[in-house]
Order: sequence, then structure tokens, then C-alpha cells
Amino acid sequence: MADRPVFSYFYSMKNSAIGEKIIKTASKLFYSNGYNATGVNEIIAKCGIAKATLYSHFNSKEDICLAYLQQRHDAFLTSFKIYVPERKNGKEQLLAIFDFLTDMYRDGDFNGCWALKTLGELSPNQERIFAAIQKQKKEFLSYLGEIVVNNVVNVSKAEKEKISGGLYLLYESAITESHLFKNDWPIFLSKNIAPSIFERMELV
Amino acid sequence: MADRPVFSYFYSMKNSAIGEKIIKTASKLFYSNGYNATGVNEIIAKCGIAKATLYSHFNSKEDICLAYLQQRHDAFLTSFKIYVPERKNGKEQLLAIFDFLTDMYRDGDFNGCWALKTLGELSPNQERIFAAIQKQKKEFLSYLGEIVVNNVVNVSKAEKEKISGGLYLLYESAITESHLFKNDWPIFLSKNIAPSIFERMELV
Amino acid sequence: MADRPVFSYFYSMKNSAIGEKIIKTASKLFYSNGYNATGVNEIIAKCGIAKATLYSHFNSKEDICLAYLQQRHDAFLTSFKIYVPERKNGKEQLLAIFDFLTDMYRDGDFNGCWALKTLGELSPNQERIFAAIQKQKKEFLSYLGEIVVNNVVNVSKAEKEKISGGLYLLYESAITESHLFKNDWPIFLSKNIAPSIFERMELV
Amino acid sequence: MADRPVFSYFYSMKNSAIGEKIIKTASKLFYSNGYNATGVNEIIAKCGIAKATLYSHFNSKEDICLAYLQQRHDAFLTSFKIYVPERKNGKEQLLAIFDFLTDMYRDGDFNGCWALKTLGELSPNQERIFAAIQKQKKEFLSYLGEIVVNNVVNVSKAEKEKISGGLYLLYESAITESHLFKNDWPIFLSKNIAPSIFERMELV
DNA sequence: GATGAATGAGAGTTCATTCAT
DNA sequence: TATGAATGAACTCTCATTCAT
Repeated sequence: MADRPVFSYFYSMKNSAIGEKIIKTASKLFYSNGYNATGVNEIIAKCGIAKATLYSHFNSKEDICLAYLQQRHDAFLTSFKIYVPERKNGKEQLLAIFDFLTDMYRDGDFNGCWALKTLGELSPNQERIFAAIQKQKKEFLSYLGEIVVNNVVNVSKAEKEKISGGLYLLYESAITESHLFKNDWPIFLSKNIAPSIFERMELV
Repeated sequence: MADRPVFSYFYSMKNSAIGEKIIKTASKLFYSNGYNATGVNEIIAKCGIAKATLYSHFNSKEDICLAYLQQRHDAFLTSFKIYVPERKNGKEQLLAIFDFLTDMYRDGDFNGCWALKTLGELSPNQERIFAAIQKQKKEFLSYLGEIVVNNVVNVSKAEKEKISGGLYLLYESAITESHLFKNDWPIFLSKNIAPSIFERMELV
Repeated sequence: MADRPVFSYFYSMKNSAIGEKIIKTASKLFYSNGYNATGVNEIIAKCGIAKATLYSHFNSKEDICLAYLQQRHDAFLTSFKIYVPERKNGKEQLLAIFDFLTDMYRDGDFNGCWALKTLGELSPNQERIFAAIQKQKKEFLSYLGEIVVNNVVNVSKAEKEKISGGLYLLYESAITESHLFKNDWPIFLSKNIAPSIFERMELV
Repeated sequence: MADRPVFSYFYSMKNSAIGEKIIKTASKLFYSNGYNATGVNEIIAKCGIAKATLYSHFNSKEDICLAYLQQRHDAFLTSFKIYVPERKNGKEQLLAIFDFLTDMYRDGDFNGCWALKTLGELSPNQERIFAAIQKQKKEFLSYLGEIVVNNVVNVSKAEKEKISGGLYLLYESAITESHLFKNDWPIFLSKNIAPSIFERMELV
């Protein structure tokens, strides 16, 4: 893990070489062009495989979407969990998410948040995808909670949740708005505002 | 509706009665099911018009999308601009957006932000829609700036922008995340955090 | 009606020229190759129309099948109802169905009973088609009942039903088995056996 | 099974254990859902074997169909040949087929005649299956002829054929129509009509 | 001897759009 | 003006079959 780049979407791959290729290809297409706008024809063409081959690896396009979301989420959280402890305790760790996001933003293919993008496309009947996204965001929020616990002292549980929740909300805005404005000011503003939340609290 | 903005997609419509019906119908479908997942067949079926009639009012589905976004944006901003002055100056007006959002959230058809939802579906070639969304968000951000100007005194331009930008980011998160979690905690948390930004500043 | 051939499947056509063509084409294919073995691609190719054109006339392949069955049934019953009164009362009319069937058998494209063929292909979930076939057969059976009423006297209702039911069963076998054996012996045997049923009864 | 017919599709199977499982599984599916509507994927899934395993036992889906028909036919005729001699000579044996059918009808999975169902689906190029069905029906008809020979005396060959043919036709209707109407009246009516055929003949 | 992996062809259906009338 | 009719292209997904291992 050490030699790998700070952040990459393609950490945790399964065994199947073709399965990986499908996810990787679909991932790029879904992320850049949208889930509904991407057809399986496009995926198999880019993969150089037959349609039936794709469907022997995934039961449906929806399943590919779920794999895509899971894989991006895993890669994101795994990388972030490596990134955070490398920073100094206190403010540095609490604001780590914004610097991490800055790295993501600088990536040539940055396109906002994969999960929120997909969320926006969902019809009411696509409950599985909805549930997956919600679960992943809760996981992320939960990890932010851990960071707060590790870096803030003498505060109530409610105050801790205010901090982690606040960091979460500011991160979510930052990733979406930096994409929308094709500019990193939302990231810096979020990072700039965040400390107001834990201003009078005691950090480790 | 009395004082329409200088530019509106309504202007290009030949028969405003049918045109508005199309937008209204498409609006509901785009908002609840997504833009790409909504077909023109569904729109004309719900409208009870012929396909060629739709295409005599709009050049393309993309144009309907632009009209949809414009109309939602206009309605939103118009209502909000009526809502704000009715509140007490100072903190009340600065936090007005969150109470306004709470009302929106309580609406039975709440589904998050129409613009961000659409943004997530865009392919790189759909620049017109991208530009429209960006423009609308800038307009909203700009109005938040006006509110700040009217309710904060003795602060630098940079500090004003930090406030309006912060309110904007918190609002954007709040609308998306309350939809994602099907819960209004993100709205209340945003409202709760917002005052930290202008804590030491002088309000009118 | 007078100048038309004794029996034709294409009596009752709807207005739409293309709709007619689709049914007519599908009809031939379903009847000769089977319903499931016939693809919509084959139908549109033979029709010389686009796929979407087919689907603007019929909502599904199943609907085409229903139209096919209905049309064959209507043509059959209509022709038969013209055929019967032209024959002498009594035995002649009671056995008319077998002579009518002989004409059908001699048609170059004879392939057994369209309805029973389709019945055999049905999955448990294709209830609409099943119901349609059952209804049509009941209608036919009912008309055989009318013939019996008109040609037999002084017999109980039960005996009348035995005759019409018997004629029906013998007809159904005759059409299927003459197809299976590529020979008309089942038709002649059915016609030969039928009189045994009403042997001792009084005919008009 | 003790005295297998000279030719049986079972003979060509390499591993009869798996081969029989395939036929058994396919048999259920073909009979309840139709031949064309049943995919080999469904068969191997229910069998728990690999696709290549299936194709090492049968050269094609058509071959499985032939084995299915042969097996059903063998089981039917074998059982029936045990059933008949157990009944009293004369009318009882001549009408045995209808009581036998009543038992079949009462079975939970009754779905009409496997052979006629398949016959209805055939395209003109599926001659092997057509021939197999014809052969099996001839075999059945032939056995009905044996029954007649054993139970009717002093009648010409033609009259015997009229009886066996009549029984055959009434049976074929009865099995198909009881399925179509989901009611056993066609069986009882057939049994009721049959004696008219040999009414004046001398039984053993 | 059984399999996992792959495939070309085609299934039924819907897409956004156009055009003669 | 509004429409009915038509379309090529694309959609997601499944078919029966093969072959290297």
C-alpha cells in the first residue's frame, strides 16, 4: 500500500481479471458520463468483450452500478484511513478531509462525488442503489466521528456529533460545488469555515 | 411571476398554455425519476398531446430540461426573495434559508435539489445545461450575498463572502443530505452550525 | 361476402393498413413456425417496417399474438357461420364442421389449430393468451350447440350437450391429428364416428 | 423399465445418473413452461451442473427434447400396459384409457399432452421431433388396436380400426381439452361417447 | 469427465427525433 | 397549428453453443 499513490479508486480488486476490467471501465464511464447515459454496449466495446460475457459476470447493469459505488467507496475510505493518521493530531487531522479532497480535485478526471451523482439519477424503484449510497455515506460519517473522538477532548457526545456532522456537510458541499464551479474555492472555504465549529473546544 | 426575469425559456414558447403544461409535466417527472430516465413518451402521455406538438414547442429534450431548471430556479428564488424580507433583520434573515428549506423538505414531493440532481447526470457534451445550472447557483449565491450585506455591518468584503459562501455550502449540503437520509437532521445541523461563521461579527 | 372464398383467415381487418400487414405477417409466421420461435425481427423484416413502427401499433408481442388468435378465430367462425346454413338441415348440418375442416385441411398452409398450437407453448404466467383461447373455444362450442338445437328435436338439454360436446371433441382431434399425421383420415374418421352420438335421436 | 424398447435415447448417455437428472429436470420445465420458453440455463441451474456437462451428455437442446418425449412416452405406455390387463375384459378394457387419463388429470402437474404441446411449437425444419412424435402416437394407436383385438369379436378389420381410431381421437381431445378448460368434463364426455362406437358390436 | 469462461446472434422493447398532412 | 405515423439507433438482457483446461 505504501508505494501506491495517496489516492486511487482501484485499490480493492476482486480476483476475476475480466470482472475487474468491467468495473474499471464502467466506473470511468459512469463517473464521467452518468449512469443512465452509459450503455452496456459502450462498456463492452471499451472492454473488448461480448455482451454475454459481461452478463456472466454481473446479473444486471444495476449490479455493475452497485459494484462501482462500492469499489469507489472502499478505495476512498481505505485511502483516507491511511491518510489521516499520517497527519498531526488536533486541527490537522480534523481538517484532513479537505486536503484529501484537494488531492482528489487535482486529479484530471475529477467529476464530483460518484455517489451523489448517482443518487441524483435514481428513480423511486431503484431502492438497492439508494440504500447502498446511504450506507456508504453513513460509514464515512461514522469514520469522521472516529476522527473527532480521537482529536477532541472534554466535549459532550452531542458536540462531537456536531463537529463530525459539520465536517461531513462541508465536505459534501465542497466536493459537489468544486465540480460545479470547476474551481477549488468551495474546498478552501469549507476548510476555512470548519474550525468555527470546534473553535472553543479543546483539541488533543 | 409578475416580474419575470429578463431572460426566460417561457419566452420562446409559441403557445404558452401547452408549453407550460409540458414544462409542468416534465418537471414532475424529471424531478422524481431523473432526467435521463424520463422519456418524451412519458411526458406527452401525461400531457395528452402528440409528440410533434411537443417538438413544436421545444426543439429538443435538452431544451425542456433547460426550461425545467429555469422554472424551478425562478420559482425558488422568487419565493425566497418574498420570504426573506418578512423576517426580522439580523440572525433571522441570515438563517432564513434553512427555515425556507425546512418548508421545502416537508413538501410531499421533496427530492433534493433539482439542479444538483441534473448536474450529476450530465455528460461532458451537455455544456448548455451545465452552464445554466452554474449560472443559477451563482445567482442564488449572489442573493445570499445581498442578505449578508443587509444584515452584517463593519465587516470586510472577504468576510461577507465567507458568510454568504458558508451559508450557500451549508444549504447545498442540507438539501442533498436531507434527501439522502430521508431525515431533516442535515437541515437543522446546517442551521445550527451557520452562526459559528458570523459569531463575532456585528449584525444589524 | 358472397364472392369471397369459402374460408379465409383475413376477413375482418381493422382500418390501419400497417396494422393489418403486421397481423397478417405475424399470423403466417406464428402459424407455421410457432409463437415463441417467431421473433419480432422476422415480422418487421417481412413487413418492411421499422421496429418502432411495429411497437406503435402493438404494445407487445403478446398483443400481436392476441390479435392473431382473435383474427383467426373471427375469420373461422364467421366463415363457418356462413357455411352451415347453406347446407341441408339434419345430418348435413350436424356434420358440416368436418367438411368445413376438410376444406381447411386442403389449404396449402394447413398446420393444425392455431389456438391449440399456441396453447401448447404457454408458460403459466401467460394468462391473457390462455384466457383468450379458452373464450374462443367456448364460443365455438356454443355455436355447435346452436347447430344442434336447430337440427335435433325431442331430446333433453343434456343430450344436446352430449352431441355438441362430442362434435367439438371430434373436431378438435381431427384438426390436430390430421396435421400430425399429414393425412386426412382423422377428419374422415371423426365424421364417420360422429353420427353414432345422435344415432337414435330425431333430426329435423 | 425392465424391458426397455429396442431404441431409447437413454442408451446414448455417457453417465446415466447425470443424464437422467438432466432429462428429469428438462422434462418438468418443458412440460410446464414449454420447449422454446425453457432455456438450457434454466435446466443446468436446476440440475446444479455446468453447461458443458449438459452438452457432453446431449448434443443439442433438440436431443434433450427427443429424450424428454421418448421418456414421457415410454413411461406412459409402460404404465398403461400394466394398467389395462388389470381390468375386466370387454367394455372395461376398451374404456380403460379414460380412467387412466382421469388419474393423470388429477396429478398436480397435469398440463395436457407433452407430445401435442411440443408438436404445436415446431418449425418446419424440426423434422426429427415431428417424426418422433408421430411415431410415438402411432405406437399408442397401435396398442389401442391391440386392446380392441382382445376385446371385440366378430368384427371386420375396418371396424376394429374405427374403434381404436375413435378411442384414440377421443383420448387426444380429452387430454388437450381438459387442460384447456381446467376441467375434467372432456374426459367424462369422451368416455361417455366412446361406447356409441362399438354399441352394436360383440365384446368378449 | 466435468468445468469455467467466453461468444455471436438475436431476443423484446424504448429512445429522441422527423415529416407529410 | 397540431398531429399521426414512421424511423434508425440504442436499450438491457438471453439464446444455444463451443472450447481450452
